[in-house]
Amino acid sequence: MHAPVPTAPEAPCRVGVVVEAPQHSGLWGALDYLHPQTLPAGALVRVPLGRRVVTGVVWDPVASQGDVPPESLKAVLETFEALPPLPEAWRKLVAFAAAYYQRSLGEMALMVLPPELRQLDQVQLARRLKRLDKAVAAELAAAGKAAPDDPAHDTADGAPPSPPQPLPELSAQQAEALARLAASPPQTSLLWGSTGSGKTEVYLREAQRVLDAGRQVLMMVPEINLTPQLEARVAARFAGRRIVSLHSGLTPAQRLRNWLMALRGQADVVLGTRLSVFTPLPCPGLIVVDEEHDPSYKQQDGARYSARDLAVYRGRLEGVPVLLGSATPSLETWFNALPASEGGTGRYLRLAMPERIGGGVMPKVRLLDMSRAPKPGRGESAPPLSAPLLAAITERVERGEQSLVLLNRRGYAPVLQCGDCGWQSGCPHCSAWRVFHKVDRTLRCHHCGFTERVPRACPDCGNQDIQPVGRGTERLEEQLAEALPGARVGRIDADVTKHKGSLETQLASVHAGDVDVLVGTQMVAKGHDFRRITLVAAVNPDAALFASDFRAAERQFALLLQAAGRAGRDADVAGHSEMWVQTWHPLHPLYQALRDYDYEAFATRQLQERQSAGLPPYASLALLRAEAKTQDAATDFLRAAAESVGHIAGGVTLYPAVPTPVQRVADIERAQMMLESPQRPALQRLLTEAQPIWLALAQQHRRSGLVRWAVDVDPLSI
DNA sequence: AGCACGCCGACT
DNA sequence: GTCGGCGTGCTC
Repeated sequence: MHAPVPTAPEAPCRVGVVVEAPQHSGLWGALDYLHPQTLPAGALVRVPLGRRVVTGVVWDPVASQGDVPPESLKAVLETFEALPPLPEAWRKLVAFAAAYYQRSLGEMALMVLPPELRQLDQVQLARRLKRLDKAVAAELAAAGKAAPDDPAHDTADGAPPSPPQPLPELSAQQAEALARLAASPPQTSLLWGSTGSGKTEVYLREAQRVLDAGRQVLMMVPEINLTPQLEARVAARFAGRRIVSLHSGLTPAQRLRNWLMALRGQADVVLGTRLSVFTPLPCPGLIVVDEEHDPSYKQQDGARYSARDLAVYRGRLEGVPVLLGSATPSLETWFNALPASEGGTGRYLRLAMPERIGGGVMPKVRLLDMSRAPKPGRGESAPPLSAPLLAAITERVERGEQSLVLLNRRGYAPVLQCGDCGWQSGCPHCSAWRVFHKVDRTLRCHHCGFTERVPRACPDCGNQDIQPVGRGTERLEEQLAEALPGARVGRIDADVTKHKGSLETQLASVHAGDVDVLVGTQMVAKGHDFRRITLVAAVNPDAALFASDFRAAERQFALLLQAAGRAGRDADVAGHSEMWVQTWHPLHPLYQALRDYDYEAFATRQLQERQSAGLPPYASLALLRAEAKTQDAATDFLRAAAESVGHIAGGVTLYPAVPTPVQRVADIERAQMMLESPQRPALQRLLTEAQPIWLALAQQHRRSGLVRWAVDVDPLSI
């Protein structure tokens, strides 16, 4: 081995480039390439990788002398001169996310770039940029013509101030929240405001302040469905500012365009779903995470990152305030917003806005004790809704008001059953029932998608009498239409909205008053503003009380409270708005807290339970998941994995490997092992050290049927 | 992950 | 004789 020769001026430099190479490829960090000149960190390049040419990001402008000899290095093929390098903060965020969520740097970095960008070469990208600049210039010219004495500036030295417009008057609590934000240094704040308390107005005022200072705003919402309505509101407020959205619903070209505008400082506001947390911004000034408790912020496949947690990290990294908004904060956030004197960490500023603006009150909660409802007679099936609830809805229909009935289960019935031999509509590929969908007479597996026509007779015994068991939204819609003659019953769930534009159509007909009773899954509880709804009913919410998932109660409370918030948003109907809960356990603390709209009581109790059970936020969790051809192969790998790190597991508890809640999906068996530690760093250290060990181990177990394995850090459910 | 190479069955 | 099945292995 000879000593490295000092780099002569004409000698090519060695640059470290990260490329898309997944974790299990064994390539963790940057690969070395040669290039005549030094390249700035964050520059995009095209490099050869095996037989392919791929896009990569320069990570080490001057790579350290690695173990690969210079003569076997390949050269960088192309650089993207026209594109500014990705900012340092972006690289730090990606590096943190990769390390924290146990993925390779390359996978993380490339995964969060617009897919289209990875396809283009230098020439194609230059063409896109030129077209984009032309479009932006044309827009500015048009704006300049429209407002001649408001000449357009470059965003870099402060964009034109938004035209003055009458702003909505602030409520006292909004004013106070803003005052406290103004008085504190950039940090993470929890804006804890009930539905209708005007959280969005606080976001907008903060955004205004930041935009006026010539900085950019990143606003996140949990679901694509919610972007259009927020985008409309933001656009209306900030006329003259450029607002772009970033989510997976855009066409590849749109997504690239919007991302480029963000990176080049041409966009003032970026509005997006979880993936937008990685948007490179040259001068960010504010990050908003709306409905921060929403589970959609956690990516559920591939790199399982939490966009909310990364937003908090990013805020600290960039010295930018982060606003987490929710009426029902996640317990993690609540714990961090709770002062140390009350048992929390006091890391976040807590801004409370308990009152609805405009004098709106939350609907009165009525807990309907099902154990006291009359039992159906022999041979009769239970009515779709208990008599008093049905009467309350009928009353609304007669008054021309709307009702919302929540049932968190789509389809007609969750399972079909043969009355004779007991056959049930199981999925042949999964350990789950296939759901009966009456609309198209199919049995569908909601896990693997396997779909068949409903059989005419029992496939086992030929009996003609096969019956739906249980009830989903389709059936509830049908039953309600029967029970409420003359009422117009509509439905919104994932089956209705999978056709593009049908959610909008359905929402519009609700707003127009063409629907009296709306049946829906949780998706209707989120964010949509219904003006004329005066009754919300949860038909079957008890399942969550006894779920094995430790977050089930928290999610259910958030969902019911959010659903309640759909009713009575207009002050003139708020007075007689009601939230009905059909339950067998009216005394359950969850419902008691809901009745009083007492999130704090609910959270306090939940925190106590979490503390005594050693669960988040008092402990850190990770799951090691395995997928294999047989359950034995999956558990064998997990056991071996536990054993292989036994010597370094100090401070971390490894629990026995168990089958996942749905054990088999698409003929693949799945198992998982929980890792827990009261000290997050201890868990992180173990996972990082385990990674290469498990990689080698998985290689061995492939022969015995292991198909895939992955680590899920901070899993939502166990 | 791609995308090779590599060694065994039914087709122009 | 080839097309192609997916097992195994590599990518600076």
